[in-house]
Amino acid sequence: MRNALEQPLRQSALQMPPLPTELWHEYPDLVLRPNERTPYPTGNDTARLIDLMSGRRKVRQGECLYREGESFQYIYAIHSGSFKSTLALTDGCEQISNFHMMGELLGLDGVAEGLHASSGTALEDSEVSTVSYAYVGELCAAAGDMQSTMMRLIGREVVRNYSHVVVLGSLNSAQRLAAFLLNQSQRLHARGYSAVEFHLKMTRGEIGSYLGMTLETVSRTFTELQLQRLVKVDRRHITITCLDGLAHV
Amino acid sequence: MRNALEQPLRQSALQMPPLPTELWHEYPDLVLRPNERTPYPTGNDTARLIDLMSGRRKVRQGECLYREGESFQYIYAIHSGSFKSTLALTDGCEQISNFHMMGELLGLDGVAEGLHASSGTALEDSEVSTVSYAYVGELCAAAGDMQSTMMRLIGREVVRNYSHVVVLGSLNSAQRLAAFLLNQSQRLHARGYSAVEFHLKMTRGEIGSYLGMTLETVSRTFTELQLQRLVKVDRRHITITCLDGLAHV
DNA sequence: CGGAAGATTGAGCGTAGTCAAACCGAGTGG
DNA sequence: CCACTCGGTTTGACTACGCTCAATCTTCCG
Repeated sequence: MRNALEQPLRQSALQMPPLPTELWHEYPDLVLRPNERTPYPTGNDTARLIDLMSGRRKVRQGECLYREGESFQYIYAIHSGSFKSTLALTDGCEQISNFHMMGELLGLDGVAEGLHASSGTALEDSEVSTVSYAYVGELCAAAGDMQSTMMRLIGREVVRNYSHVVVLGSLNSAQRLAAFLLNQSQRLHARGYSAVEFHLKMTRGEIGSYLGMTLETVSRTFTELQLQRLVKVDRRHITITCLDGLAHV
Repeated sequence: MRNALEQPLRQSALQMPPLPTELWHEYPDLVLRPNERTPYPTGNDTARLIDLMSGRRKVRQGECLYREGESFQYIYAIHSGSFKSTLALTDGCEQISNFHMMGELLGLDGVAEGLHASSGTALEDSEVSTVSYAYVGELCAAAGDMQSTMMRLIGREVVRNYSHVVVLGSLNSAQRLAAFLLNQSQRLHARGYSAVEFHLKMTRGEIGSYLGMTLETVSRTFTELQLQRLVKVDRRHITITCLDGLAHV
């Protein structure tokens, strides 16, 4: 049971060359939204992007895919594992701006200036595909719908950040942690994992940096939510016992 | 002197139909970055976008250009005045996610889902140009560099939000307000206004919402910065007396 | 002149930060 | 096999920053 949680459900895809139909599942971000005409436009630009992603790469825990300020060359599609996006602060600390899991893209923050605005670091041993942004640019310049897909992908980053701003700007510590857990739950559920039982890949300190609070407060808030019978917490293993209650903190 | 501050320096542009070279000044966001080959590619897609912007529109203070959840039809280029982007909270309050001033674009948050993720409201009587996103999409689909410009514009929103996350996640109230003032200063300076003396268009409450603190704390922090001789504050009229000191709060 | 909206200031309180100690599990080496 | 270290986590005591509630003041505008 617990083993199943820590293994991707569609791990079979990892053993064979990526096929479009599989990638639709692995990378919901990459393809058209369900309410659009063609659920997956085989043989077109999107398929060519996917072809490009054959350059698999393993990344060890703590390894950096790219650093803040480096020139922007690649987009990374996460096959397995998870990552954090960090911004260096003047005092030497780091601010975590985002967490990314399998099926999500990494590195889009470089589109604006041609330089990465953040660093991308693996939270665990992971596997990614590198996509040359120069080639993506060529595909976009050519006729086709690739450009609208890319714009939507980047636009989605904007929307994601908006909700993070709401969390940081208007919620107290319990609400922040609840929002974080619900967000994790929802994203894992969308990828076929359990929505109520999962394993966090980040430390208390990293959660705190992301949520704008100290690691001690994160820890205290976890036990507080546990006392309210909303979650069970065993180190990084989380069991949500009352989704509704968590949403109404 | 003070009159000059409240009037756009290049106001002449408002009286005549927009010409590309003028718009390069008015909308630094819209065009290519200076280090690129062609500083301004006349007669190409970008020029066609600018032609589209002939649909001027006056917006009264407090008027809404678009509301959260509405379908995304237009991008707005701000000619004069200023705006706020707000997100509705469950408790009926609003969270301000961004302020926008003349020469900036408004409404790009709708690219992701075809729905606006925020509401855009005028902070003062303003003037905007509406740009049909459908037509922008056509231009992007056609061959040309329009798509890369648009992707950069959207990507810039991502980067802007990153620094806001840093402010909300890791700074105390004095640092937040200092960062806010320096940001205003820098953006106004980039548009030809004074970097050290300007007039805020938003209330203390709106600043507080944007910075994740209460209006009382904003007010107290203003007087605190004033006691430290870093700024002179007269209601909404700000004079920065020590830019360096403000940056090192 | 009076009302309304915004801004300032004060007093008291509470949430979350700081500093510190103890705990726990995993890995390492004697 | 046990002792040891080390990174991560939990818990406690104390503090302080910023919030809440409330009163006052200013400016604007009908």
